[in-house]
Parts: sequence; structure tokens; C-alpha cells
Amino acid sequence: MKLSTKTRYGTRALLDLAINQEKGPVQLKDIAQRQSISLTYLEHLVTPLINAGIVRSARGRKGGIWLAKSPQEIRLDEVILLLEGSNAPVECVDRPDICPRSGSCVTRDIWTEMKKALDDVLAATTLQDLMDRQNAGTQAVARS
Amino acid sequence: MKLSTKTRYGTRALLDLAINQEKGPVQLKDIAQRQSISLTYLEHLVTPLINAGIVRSARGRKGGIWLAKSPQEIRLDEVILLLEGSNAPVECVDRPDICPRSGSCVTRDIWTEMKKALDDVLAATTLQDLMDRQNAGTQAVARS
DNA sequence: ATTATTGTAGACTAGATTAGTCAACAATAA
DNA sequence: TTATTGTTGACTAATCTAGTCTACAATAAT
Repeated sequence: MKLSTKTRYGTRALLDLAINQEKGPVQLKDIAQRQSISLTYLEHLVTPLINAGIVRSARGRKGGIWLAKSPQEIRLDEVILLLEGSNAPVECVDRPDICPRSGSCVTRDIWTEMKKALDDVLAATTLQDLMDRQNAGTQAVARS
Repeated sequence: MKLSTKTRYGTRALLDLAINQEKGPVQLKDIAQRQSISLTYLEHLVTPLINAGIVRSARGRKGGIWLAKSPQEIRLDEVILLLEGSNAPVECVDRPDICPRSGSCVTRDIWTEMKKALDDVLAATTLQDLMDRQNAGTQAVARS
């Protein structure tokens, strides 16, 4: 069960943005360069974050993107939900109606516990936490 | 992040086996029929379980498969590891060497926490637990 | 010994998904 | 007006998933 590169790159991009937004809008071009992601691909990663309202953007000269909320208000569970979708490892966890046995299926209970465990881990960490941890380590940089 | 059908079907097959093995070897044909899985596909699901030694088999008439250990000795983390592979959502969690920044990457720490959370959930449940839960519910049947 | 029955192994394939690229467009500041 | 920046969606190559198909190996019943 692997996260997509979309999620990994998107998370890195968001952390990069959080770190570099002090001086105003950050250009996608610069994030792409720092994170070694192609600009065209990065655009697709950022789109869902903008649509969801956790990132804002402006076009044209001096344009760029910035966080719509402070880093401590952005939890990773929101981020991963936008980039990757639900943490439910099986569809029936979120949509019991797709399987007639959902109400009594014992494996479904396990899949549900897995989802909750992931949600809990991700909800316990904010972008600010990642920034702090990165500052704590000398040359810590997200590369996953 | 979704589990493959291989894992979902394999888990169901194993639970089916645990429930039906009282009267000796269970034939793949019968598991396939009860669980609505094609026989040829089921064979592939069972192979890794046999190779890992948690299921044993015999060919020919009166052949079939059975659990090599008691259901309470078979934890779900073993099962999912065999069917799905590691719970690491990113490769670098298991193999830090593939990325030069693994030692200082702040997102890797999160991916590592996710893996641990999944491992903990799955290690806390055995096949016997699933059997007990199924017996507790009236017509509970695994269908995921 | 022969045969029907069962599991084993691996090549193969269709379809879905992922990880992107490319081109045209829209908005803004200089 | 123009250069610069983000937006959108079509498109594609490569990979992965979910299987099927064929030949084979071992065993029990006859």
C-alpha cells in the first residue's frame, strides 16, 4: 500500500511553500526548482490544494501561491485527503452501501481500524510541526 | 492508498479456510466457490501463504490446504505482509539507503509513523479473533 | 499400473492507474 | 501592450493490477 508520488511531491511542495512564503507569494517555478519537480507536474499537484482553499494564488507578474491559513492550522490529514483521497484501504469503509455485507463483515472492521489509525497519525501533525522539526535538524530537507 | 484485491481476497480465503478446516484439508475449489473467487486466481493468492509456511497443502484426491498454525497464532500483520508487502507507504521507510536525505527528512518521519500505526492495528488481531467476531454476529460473512 | 483429482508454476494479456508532458488560455503588473 | 505567472484539459508512455491459460506434478482410488 503505497502513497502516490502526487502525494509525496505535493506534501514536499506544501512544506517548501510554508518555509518560503515569508516574503510574499512563492512562484511555482521556484518550488519546482528547489524540489526537483517539473513545473507542469507541480501545477497539477497544487490545483487540488487551491480548490480546497488551503492555498491561494495570483496570476501574472509578482504572482504565485501562498497558504490560506497559518501552518499550524493545516493538519496533514487534510493535506493527504486532498492529494491522495481517503485513507480507507477498502472502498466499503467509506461507502458501506456498495457491499450488502458491510454491516456484518468482520474484515471490514479491520479495514476501518486501519483507516482510523492513519487518520489519527496524520491529524496529530501540522505543517508547523514539520517546519519546526526541519529547523531542529541541521540540514533537514524533505525528499521523499 | 488502497489494498489490492489480492490482499482482500486472500484474507477472506484464509478466514474461510480457518472456519472450514475442522474436517480435514479444504479444497481450493470449495473456497473459490464459497468466496466467489475464480479458482485460478485463488491459487495465486494462496501460493505466498504456503511458501511462507502459514498454510500447508497436499495434492491429489483428498488433497487441499490447511493452516500450519492455530488461528490464534496467525496475526493479520503477517498475513498482510505476505499478500500486500510492507505497510510502509513510501519505500524509504524500509530502505533508508535509497534516499540520501533519509536521515534528516521530516516527511519520512510521518511515513514511518503511518507504517507503525498500521502494523500495530494488524498485529493486534489474529485469525481467531476474526472467527470469534464472525460467530458473534448472526450471519456475518467476510465480503470485502 | 492407470486414472481422476487435486495443487504448482509460470507465461501471458486486457484494462486501469500513475506519472507525467504539451498546448492553449486567462489574468495581472510593469 | 507585453512579459510573466497561474489554469485547464487533452494526451501519452510506462507500470501495475487482476486476472486467464496451459502444462505439469503428486496423490488416492480403482
